This record gives sequence, C-alpha cells and structure tokens, in this order.
Amino acid sequence: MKNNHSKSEDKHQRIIKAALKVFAKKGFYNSRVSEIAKEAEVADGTIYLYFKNKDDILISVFETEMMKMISNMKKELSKCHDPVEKIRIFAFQHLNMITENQEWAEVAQVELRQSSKFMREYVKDHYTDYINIFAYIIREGQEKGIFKEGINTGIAKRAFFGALDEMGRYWVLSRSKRYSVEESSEQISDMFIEGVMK
Amino acid sequence: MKNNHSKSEDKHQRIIKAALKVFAKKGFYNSRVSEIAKEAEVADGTIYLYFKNKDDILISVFETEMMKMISNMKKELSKCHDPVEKIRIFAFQHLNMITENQEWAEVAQVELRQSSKFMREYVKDHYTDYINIFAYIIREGQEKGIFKEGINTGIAKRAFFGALDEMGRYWVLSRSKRYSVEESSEQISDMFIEGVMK
Amino acid sequence: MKNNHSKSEDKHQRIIKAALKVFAKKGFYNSRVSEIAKEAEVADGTIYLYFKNKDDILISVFETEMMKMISNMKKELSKCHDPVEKIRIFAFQHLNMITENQEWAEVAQVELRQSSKFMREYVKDHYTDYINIFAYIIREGQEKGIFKEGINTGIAKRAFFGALDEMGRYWVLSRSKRYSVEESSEQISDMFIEGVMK
Amino acid sequence: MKNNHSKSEDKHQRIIKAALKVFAKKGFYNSRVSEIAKEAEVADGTIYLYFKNKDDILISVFETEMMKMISNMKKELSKCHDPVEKIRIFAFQHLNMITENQEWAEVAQVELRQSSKFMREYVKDHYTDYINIFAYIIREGQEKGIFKEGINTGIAKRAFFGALDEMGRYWVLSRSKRYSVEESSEQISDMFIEGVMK
DNA sequence: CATGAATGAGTCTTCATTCAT
DNA sequence: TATGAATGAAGACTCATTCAT
Repeated sequence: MKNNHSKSEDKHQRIIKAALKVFAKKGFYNSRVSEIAKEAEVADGTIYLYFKNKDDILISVFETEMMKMISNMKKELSKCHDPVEKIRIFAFQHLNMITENQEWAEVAQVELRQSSKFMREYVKDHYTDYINIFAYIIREGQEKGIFKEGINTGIAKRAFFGALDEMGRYWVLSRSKRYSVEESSEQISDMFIEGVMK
Repeated sequence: MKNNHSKSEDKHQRIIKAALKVFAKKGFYNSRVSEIAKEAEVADGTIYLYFKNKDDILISVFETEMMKMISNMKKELSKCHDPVEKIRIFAFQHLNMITENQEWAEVAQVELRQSSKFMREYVKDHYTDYINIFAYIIREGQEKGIFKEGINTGIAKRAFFGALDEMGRYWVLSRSKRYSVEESSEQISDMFIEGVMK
Repeated sequence: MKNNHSKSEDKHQRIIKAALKVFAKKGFYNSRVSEIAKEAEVADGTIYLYFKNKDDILISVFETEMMKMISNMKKELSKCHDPVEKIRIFAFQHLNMITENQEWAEVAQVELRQSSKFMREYVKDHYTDYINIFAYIIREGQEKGIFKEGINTGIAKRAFFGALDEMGRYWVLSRSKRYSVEESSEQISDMFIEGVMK
Repeated sequence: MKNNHSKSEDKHQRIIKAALKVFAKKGFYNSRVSEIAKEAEVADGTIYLYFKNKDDILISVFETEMMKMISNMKKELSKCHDPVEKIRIFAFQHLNMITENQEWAEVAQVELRQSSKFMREYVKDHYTDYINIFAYIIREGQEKGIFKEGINTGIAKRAFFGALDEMGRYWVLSRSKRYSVEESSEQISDMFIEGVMK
C-alpha cells in the first residue's frame, strides 16, 4: 500500500535528513548540493528529481521539522488541562526538543531568521502555528480567570518564545550546557507564570 | 584640525554604512561587494583598501553597530539607579534602538546567528558584553534585596534579552508594527519585573 | 573495449593539447583558462573536473611531453651500442623532436626556467632523467675506454644538452631555421665527440 | 655638471636595482610594481615618472645588465690575443659573472626566454651582440689557421654559449654549486677547443 | 618632481543545475 | 527513476596605472 513508492519515499527522506545534517554543520550558503547528495548516498542529479532546487530542500527540511515540533508539542500539552502547568510543559518540551535535535536547532537558529525572499513567507505560517500554541495557553488562562486580562497575547507569546529560543541559541552557539533543560525551563516558566498570573 | 584624514575616515565609514544597507536588504551571502561599492560611491577596488575581504566588512559593520548599542544603552542606564526602573529602560531602549536602526536590526537578526567560522568568536564577546548589561541589573537588584535570590542571572539575562529580541524579529520580519515600542517594552518589562521581584 | 572511458580520456588529453597550444602562443601567464577551454572545445568549468587549477594544467602538459621525450629518446638510443654513435643520435633526436613539436619547444624554453614555486621541483626530476640519458652515454664511453677519464659527466652532460638546447632556442625565438637539424646536430656532436674522445 | 639631475639618476638606477632584485626573487609576473617601489624606497607613482610601464622596467633592467656583461667581456678579452686562450677567458668570465650576479642570472634565465611580444625584439639585439663576441673568436681562430674551416660559427657560438648557459642554469636552479667556476669553465672550454681546433 | 589613494578592467574558480545515457 | 559529467553564469579579489594634491 505505501510500499509502491517506498523506495522513493526513502530517498526523499534520506535527502532531507542529509540536508539537515549538512546545513547544520555548514549553514545553508556554505553547504553544497553535492555534499547533501553524498551524505544521502544519491547522485547529485537525483536531488533534482525530488526537489526543485537548493532552496526547496531547505524549505522541505524546515517543514518536516516544524511539523514534528508542532505535533509533538500539541501531543504533550493535550495530556494536561491546567494553563499554568501547560506553560511549564511548553518550556520544558521546547528546550528538550532543541537539545534532542541539535541539528535542527542549528539550522532553525539561522534560517528562521534569514530575511531572504522565499523564507519570509514559507517560514511565517509554520512558525506562527507553533508560537500560537503558546498564545492559546495564555488566552485559556485568561478565560479561566487565572491570568491577567491586560496581557497582550501577541506580545506575551513572542516574549515567552523568545526567552526559550535565546536559551536554545546559547546552547547551540556555545555548545556548552551549563544550565540544564530542567533548571532553564523551570526558571523561565516560573518568571513568566508570575508575570502573567493575577 | 580633524580634517587631516577626514577623507579616509569618510570613505571607511561610508563603506560600512553602505554595507549595512546592502546586507540589510539582501543578507550577507546575497550581497555583492560591487553593490556595496556602488552604494558607497567608490570603486570596487577601493573597498579592499579599507577591508581585508567581504567577511571583514561584515565584522566591521558588526563592531561598529554593537559598540554603538552598548555605549548607548550604558549611557541611558546611567541616568537611573533603581533596578526596577532600569529593566524598563533596558527594554524600552533596546526596542527603540531596533526600530530606529532597522537596517542593523535586519543584519543582526541573521548574521549574529550565522554559525559560520569567523562570526562565532567575533560576535560572542560583544554580544556577551551587551547582554551582561542586563545581568548586572539583576544582580544589583538582588544585592539591594529587591529581587529574588533564586534567580539565575545566566538564565534570566538570556530570557529577557530573548523576549525583546523576538519582538524585534517580529518587527523586522513582518515589517508591520502592530505593537508600539512603548506597549511592547512595558508589557515585557512588567512581566519580568513581577517574575524577578520578591 | 578501450572505449569504456575513452571520452573522459579524450577530454583530458584534449585539454592538455589545447593548453600546450595556448601556452606556446602566449606563455603561461598570458594564457587564459577560458582560452584553453575554448581551444579544447569544453566549458570553462570542465577544465576543473580534470585539473586542480591553472598550475596543474601546466604540470600535466609538462609531464606528458617530458615523458614522451624521454621514452622516445631511449627507444632511439637502444638501437645502437656505440657511444660515439649514440652522441650523434642524441643530438639529432633532440633537435628533431624540438622541430617536430614546436609548441612544446616554446613552452619548455620558458616554463622550464620559471623559477616559480611549483615548477622548481616538478621540473627537476623529469629534466634530470632526460639529461642523464646523455650522462650514461659518456660513462659508457669511459668504461669502454673510448672517452677521456677526466671528463666530468656532471659538467659534460649539461654542456652538451645546453648546446643543443640553445640551438633549439634559436629556432624557437627566431622562427627561422637557417641551420638544418642535420647540419646542426652533426656539428654539435662532432665538436663534442672530439672533445671527449681520447 | 652631472649633479643637476643626479638625484633623478639615482632614483632611476635605484628602481632598476630594486626591480632586478624583485624580479630575481619572484619572477616578472609574480612581481608587483608596488614591491619594486617599496624596495626602491619610492612611491608607486614615482616609478611611472621614470618608466613607461612594468614591461619597460624589465627592458631597462635587461639593457643595463646586458651592457655591463658585454663591456665587461670585451674588456677581459682585449687583454689577450690568442683565440684559444680567449675561449678559456670567455668561458671563465661568463660563469664568473653569473655567479657574481646571481640576481641577474635568475632574471636572465627566465626572461631571455620569454616568448612574449616585446621581449622578442628587445632581447635579440643585445643577446646577439653578446653571443657574437664568441663568434668573432672562432672566426679569428679560423683566419689564423688554428681552427677548422668547417666549423659553422652560427652553430658553434650557440653551442658554446648554450653549454655555459646551461651550467649557469644549474647553479641558479639548484642553488648548489658542486662544480666550481674554474673546473666548469676549464672542462667546457677544453672540450670546445679540441672540438674546433685542427 | 613626488606621492599614494583611487580606480576598474580583467580572471580564476566555484557550484547549482541540466541532460544524455 | 537514477546517474554524474558537463555546463557557464557569476563574483571576489588583484594590481597596473592614473591623477589630484
């Protein structure tokens, strides 16, 4: 059933995985399509049977990983119904995913911020979807009367995500991990929780 | 008096300014040295009288702007002695600088995160200097007994900076400005202040 | 049978041949890689599939031609066992090869003497191999008791080769050929033979 | 009297001397006009007050040195009237000049052979003048009835010069000097003398 | 005469993409 | 589908030469 083109599926996935690895190591502009091909153990030309061009590979990498993050986060949050607790879960999950997928973290750190043409639009939607998960939590808390009404979710969601993201950047760039996922997520969520609670 | 080499100074500065503009518009890798030269109204070769290579231009842009930000922020903070108020000033100033220097904001968003070779080291020091300004505020507040002892400044400074930075990214990427500097800085600093105060 | 990679072989050889032609006409430094490509009827980039860089092309031209000369000379000499006659053959063959391969003669005249980096070492070995062919003849003559013992082969081989080489230079530079290969080689070998014989 | 522009004379000579040094070390094409200027302790632009262009510098270097060689050789030969002895003197003097002016030797080895445009003509005359000094010796010997009539001076002069020149090349390239000027010149001239004498 | 900052034409080389097999 | 040799457009950088001072 899914086997009729499983070989192709394989190759498609293999290229994305290879690209993620290569992009993480060298950055998009310093990565060579031929390197990705080599890493994926396919011929250079084969890449172009699955992707329109180099940009398209990045987009695919991006979509693949972003969807993994979103579905993963949603799954974790669905286990719980307390907005306060959800904030803690979000923080922990986010940092945890980052540390468990360093390659993606490296790529995301840079590419999400590329101001270049195509990324702007492609990125925004998925990115917004992810970040809005947090916005819903805030709104939920406000609806339940636990969080301040005055909190602007548009600002708060970015502030919270930015805080976590910066922590991730630190880990990615310094490659050190002086602060554990547990401590970091706890401190950050504690600060936020106090900041948003009535 | 200061005119004895003002022409060279001029040209050096002109190139940096031009580079900032071009990098902001196209990103480092999509910028052409010849474009920078054109923008600076000098010949292509002239660039190489002032800079070792294209990378060197970026580094210079970076150092120039980063030092402006640091000295500016320090100046603004020196006017006040209340840690709580300082947090507000930091938030406001940071967002304000970003909106007033969109070009630098664009460049910083991307290039500071480039994981490529030379940037890693160059960036880190200045970046740390800047972010540590906030760490000192927290520590000051702790010493004065206003802020919780349990706050880990290493985490808090990143969380706070990240929150502001993400707000900046939003402005840069979306080019919209639904939230004003005032509202954004107030919301973000308020949340943090409540998060760190005893 | 030999066709399995004859196309690549072809291209490699074609580039070398084209380079020889272009180098001969303009000299290495005044030759453009794009000219070589054009002459070889390949794209500029194709050159770099077969050669590391421009220098590498020169080295390959050099090795190709030098090996031809050496094997050719050895073949001709193997037909004869008289050292005196061998001197005559060497002289004739050398001048003959030069006139039959003007392009190589032009390149060799200049590039073998380039004091630049890479050539120094590359050239020396092949060059020494070639010139030593003559040294063996002298030594052979000495062993057979025909040539003077006092002849220093290190000096004699260079003197003889230099004499022939200068004749070749004359032909190359003046493009005239007032003296025939036959007369030139005879006169030069005669002088040498009398000079070295007991 | 000659002082009114002795400073200019100075500079002209200084540049030639500097150029000789730089050309010797790097070769013409790898030498930079700015290096020559630096070596001569003048400004880059100053070079162009004394020379039309880079090529012109080489020509001047060439003419200066070649004239020195010719006048020097003639002076030495004028002391003696025996053609046989003159051959010995020529050989010794040539090799001696080469070893005493390594820089010129380096330049001459390469540049005399440059097939490029301007050199072809410029070089030829001086070069011929020099080499003809030897032709005269042969002819003189033939007139005196000492040397064989059958010797073709056009060939012999090149053979002899070539022999010496090759020895010079060996010293220049290998930078070793396993054979002394005395031994080398003696062996080479002895061989030739026997080769040309009746 | 002297300077040296400025110029910009010129070239090697890279690498995303194509296409014949 | 898969290959990988071939393409050629594009760009960073160099350096001989000029010219305003």
